[in-house]
Amino acid sequence: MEYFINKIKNLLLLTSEAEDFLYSISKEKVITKGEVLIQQGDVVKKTYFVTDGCLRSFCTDRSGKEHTLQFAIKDWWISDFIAIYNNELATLTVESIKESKVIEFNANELNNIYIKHPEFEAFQRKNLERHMVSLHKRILNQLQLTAQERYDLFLKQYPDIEQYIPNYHIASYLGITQQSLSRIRAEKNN
Amino acid sequence: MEYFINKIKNLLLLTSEAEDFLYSISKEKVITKGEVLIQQGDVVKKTYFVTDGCLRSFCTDRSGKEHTLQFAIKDWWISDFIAIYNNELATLTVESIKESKVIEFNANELNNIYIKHPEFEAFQRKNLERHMVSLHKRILNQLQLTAQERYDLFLKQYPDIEQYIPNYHIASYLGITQQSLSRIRAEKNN
DNA sequence: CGCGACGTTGATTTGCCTCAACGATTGTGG
DNA sequence: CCACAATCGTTGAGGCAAATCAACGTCGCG
Repeated sequence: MEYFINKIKNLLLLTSEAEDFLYSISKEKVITKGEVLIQQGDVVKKTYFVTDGCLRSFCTDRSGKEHTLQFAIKDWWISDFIAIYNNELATLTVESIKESKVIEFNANELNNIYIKHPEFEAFQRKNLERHMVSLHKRILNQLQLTAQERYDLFLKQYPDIEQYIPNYHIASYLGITQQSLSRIRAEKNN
Repeated sequence: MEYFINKIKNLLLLTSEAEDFLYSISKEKVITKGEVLIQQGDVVKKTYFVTDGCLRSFCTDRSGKEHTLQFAIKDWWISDFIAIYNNELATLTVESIKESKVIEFNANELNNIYIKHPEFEAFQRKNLERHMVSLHKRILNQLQLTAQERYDLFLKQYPDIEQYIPNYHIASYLGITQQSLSRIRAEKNN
């Protein structure tokens, strides 16, 4: 939590009331591998800020295949933002891929922080800008790169993620099957 | 411009200084069909808010194929946000698809508004949240839907866009070729 | 040990791409 | 006002990348 507070303080002046408020709506948690934080179909009450480890959000389609929307490592937020924004039930599941540390926020109360402590806006805007830009890049990559190229880029973006993420999760992020990714990897080792 | 100012005023109290500032960094423009507002390779100095018509942003890959990142209709911002955020040259081109009305903002000065007039933060945060959610949906659709389903959804999202957007632009947004889209359309009319 | 999780490999199918040719429509200049 | 080119959409034939279906190897663990 200190880490999170310091991140904010690097960007703006945080009153002690705002800091207290942040503490009051959050809770540090250590998450074991495989733990599910948000379950598809449930009401989404929480948003998570990752301080260590790695989580992912994914949806499951009719045929049971999983599609990974996001891997969240240190400094990224994760939740089902679609559900929160539209006030719907979760279409995504959020689970941890390895033992992780997160700060759990009550999503509604986090939404109130802007009214109570407007100085917080700048912090979230910068997170949103960063997030938006990474999504734009992802879409462009998906449109113009081959599966092979997307995989190479993925390894650059998440240099040591391979060691603890199963390949089929990477495949589901890249939009290909586990088997295709395996063949791409085999290709490279020749 | 009044339309834009009123949109803001619906969300927050706008001081007359802030309003003056907005006027000082912006310019209303009528854009003819085909006009290019941002050219790939150039420095990105402007951001646009669309009040009427339709623009699109796209990148051109090595083989010359175009890939549409965004269609911007009324109430949406459009620019090369990747370039602005990373302080790079434009990788995108922004052009109008039909005669449109936009408000052109100096991107740097728009960035200063948060310091000079922090009340503006909430407005932009909401735009960013909306934008982020639509990008999340787009990625999920791309991962789990067939080309056919993506096209159906596109028509629902942009009900009358078909009338003035050439099909090959829609195809380049959906991630398929013009010919494939044509076959999908033929399929439906049987 | 035996089971489950994960990755690989092979055979076949399929959705989409590529290349190519051909209408239909629109706009423009002679 | 017509001829012509340009733009856009369609259709066909063939090929390829990735999906599917299926089997099998390996590792770690209860």
